[in-house]
Amino acid sequence: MKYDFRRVEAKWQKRWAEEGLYEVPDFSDRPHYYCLEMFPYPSGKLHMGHVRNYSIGDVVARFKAMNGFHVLHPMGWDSFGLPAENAAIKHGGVHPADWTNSNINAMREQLKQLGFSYDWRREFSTCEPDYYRWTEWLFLQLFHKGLAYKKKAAVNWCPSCATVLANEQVIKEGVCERCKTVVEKRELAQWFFKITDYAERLLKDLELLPGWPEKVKIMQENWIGRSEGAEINFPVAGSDDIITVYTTRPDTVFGVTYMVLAPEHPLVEKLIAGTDKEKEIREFVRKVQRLSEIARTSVETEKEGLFTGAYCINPLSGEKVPILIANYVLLEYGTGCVMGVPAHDQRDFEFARKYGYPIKVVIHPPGAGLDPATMEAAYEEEGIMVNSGRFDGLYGREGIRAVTSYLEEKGWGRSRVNYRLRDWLISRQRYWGAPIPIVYCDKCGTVPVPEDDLPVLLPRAVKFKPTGRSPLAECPDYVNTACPSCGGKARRETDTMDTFMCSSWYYYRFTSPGESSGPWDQAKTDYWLPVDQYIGGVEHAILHLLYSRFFTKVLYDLGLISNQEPFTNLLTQGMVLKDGAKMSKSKGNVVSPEDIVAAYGADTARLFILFAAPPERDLKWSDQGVEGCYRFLNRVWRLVAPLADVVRQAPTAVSGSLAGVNREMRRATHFAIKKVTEDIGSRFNFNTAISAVMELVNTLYQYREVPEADREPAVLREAVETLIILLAPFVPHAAEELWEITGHTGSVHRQPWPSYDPQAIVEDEITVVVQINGRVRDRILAPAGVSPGEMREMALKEERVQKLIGGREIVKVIPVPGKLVNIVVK
RNA sequence: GCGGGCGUGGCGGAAAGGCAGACGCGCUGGACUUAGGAUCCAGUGGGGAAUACCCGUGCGAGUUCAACUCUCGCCGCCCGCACCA
Repeated sequence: MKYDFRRVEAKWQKRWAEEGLYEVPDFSDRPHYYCLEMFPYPSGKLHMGHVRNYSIGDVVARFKAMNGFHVLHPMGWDSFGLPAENAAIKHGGVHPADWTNSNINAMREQLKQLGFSYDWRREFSTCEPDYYRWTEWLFLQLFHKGLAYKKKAAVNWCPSCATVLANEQVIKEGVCERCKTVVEKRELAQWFFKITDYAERLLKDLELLPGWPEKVKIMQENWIGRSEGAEINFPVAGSDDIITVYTTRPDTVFGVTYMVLAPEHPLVEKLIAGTDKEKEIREFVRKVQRLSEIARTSVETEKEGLFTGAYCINPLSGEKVPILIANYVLLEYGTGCVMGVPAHDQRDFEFARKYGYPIKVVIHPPGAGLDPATMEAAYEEEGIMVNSGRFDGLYGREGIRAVTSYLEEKGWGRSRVNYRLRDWLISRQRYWGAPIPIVYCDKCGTVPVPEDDLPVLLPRAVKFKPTGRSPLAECPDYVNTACPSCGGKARRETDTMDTFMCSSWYYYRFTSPGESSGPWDQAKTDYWLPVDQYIGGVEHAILHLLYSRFFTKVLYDLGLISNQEPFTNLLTQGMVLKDGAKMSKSKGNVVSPEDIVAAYGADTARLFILFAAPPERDLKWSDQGVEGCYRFLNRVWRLVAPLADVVRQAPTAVSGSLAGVNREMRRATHFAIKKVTEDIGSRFNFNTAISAVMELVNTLYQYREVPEADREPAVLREAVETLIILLAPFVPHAAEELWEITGHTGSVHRQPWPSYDPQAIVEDEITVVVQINGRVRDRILAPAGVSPGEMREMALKEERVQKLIGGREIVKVIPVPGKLVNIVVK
């Protein structure tokens, strides 16, 4: 009798759906638990990364449910996005909506075949008007709060995707996060969200997230990039202009020997206009701007600067300081200029040496001096202020504070906290996204679409060409509209929203997916949120997770939700590798989940993926490993199926005291409960949980060989039932079938999780290891409750130990209760 | 350069200062069999005839009765950030 996974998996998937086994009521008296995995973009088919992500989530959801929690475990589709539109361009004819929906249908089918415990009634897709209506609505809330604004700025432009990108979507070496094309800068008017207003809270509230991996928190911290310092005003000599510089080292201000502006700095034009430097400087600015973002910001790029001919005045020292421009100064950071302090900044030091600017020492290391002539590197540590007039003698932070308050007193500057974080650019020059609900009227200006007029529907008939202009702009019926304010002729905004906006609030929608009077029912979000366990790839450490945190804080401030953070616990799963590399079409090392499910079944696929590595680590795919898991399931089947009748007829309670093999069997059963419960419940170590179940199976195989007369039926029954229940979160179909054939009615997934009997796992006898000088030399059997003193006695008495010690002097004996005795001899 | 992670048999991985290698894969042998690429049982870090003994968790020091585990210094691989003023 072979385990027929095709029949069994289909049978239970059908029955679960019919019985609504995974449908979750909105409320319950039981403690609630929201288990969520990052919903997928419907790219076509599931890949192994999805299977891993969702298998992990399913174990957690099922385990929590069996432990008495009321578990929300939903699934949906992050369905706006470029690939749909690119497919339309490439294959002609196919509309993004149709392409997307057919992908969703295929992937939903795959998810169902994998047997995940989703409440499918809550499914939604972000490209449906019912959903994006509320994405638009949320945009309006941000707009009304002054958190959405349009401005002209030098923005990241991906020539391949033919759209702008947010800073977070430009990754290492300055390439597009999606297509890895080198990103360019373009001067465009774009919509932004003021995420910078929330920089401090986004940083500080990371402390509220002990359940997040340290790594992710550090990445967010670095991205936000908080620094403390001061702004200092340097008046331009012979003019009313002022150069405001940001520095983290106001204590070095007396050491400034030049000032550098970013080439794009607005003051540059003014400084050079009509001077003999004009031509030379313009040439230089053009040269710098021609450089790509990568070359521009690479450490390797040679630092180049040019004197503008103008000077400014150091307000503290009164010194006249030359103003230059240089390629390494970024307009976007701080105030777009840098004060050059060669003695105390390595970069400035090298720059000054190259161009011959003086090096002026204003900080001395404690107990030592510095000589500019012989210095080989800048002194960047803290130290004692010198050559700094009234501030001489102040040390480190003290000096910084003194200089800053003096500046404030004189009105020459102020203390300032600076962030690396930039505002979130959300407009995209593409079609397949949520429309930005804004109308431009010649008379009334920028007018938000009234909430009652939402959703602004995406028109279906549109030409898709990656021209760099928004496709909606070519669609007169869409563009031309009446001004909501004056009724006159007006034009709609034709850019759409970044899809990260859709995924920044979807986890609220799952609580009330059909809600039509608002984005969600607040009673339900108050009940379920925050998400107790969120699971997904680390590639979203900054992007999605930072945006979602930002949204949550805005929504909280708007009084729309009651939680300050969206995700209490975060699990970032590792990648699925094959042949030492991430699975990818270009590498040709892709294993298709469909093929695995067809050949071995969903349970085997899930079991392998959970068994092969702990969830946070990368997983190395192994066809033989899959084979092994398949064999294990068959081994379980061959064990349990023939015992089904025995189990069925056995008494449910173990009566009387047990001895010998029966006691051993029961111990193995309860030990497995303990191990699996701890491994899933507190560590997410599914691999070791599964190995514990395998050990229980191995013990059962031995127990099966015991003559029937010597076996205790109740012990066998308990062992088999426990085995099935422990398997249920990992291999839900097989467990359900085994549960049924062993005579149970009702789903195994509705069974309470077993607890172990501490008495049952107590050993009668333990093996005590005897070490001599830390090396294992003997093992002795001792009664379970043996005291350290008795252990010591027993070990020393042992003949073999005596012999090995010989005549040597015993220095020390260390008994470790229940484990070992270490005898130290000389 | 800065920050984080990892380094254990032929392979995936166990071991939360206390018997290194659980569990699985692979391999070897046996049983069953017309057959076995199924199944069951046993063995399996290296050296060694050995249940003796020695060696062994990237390398080198240290702490400890005891170190894969803690500390310090290197080496290698991976990830993130990087002219941030």
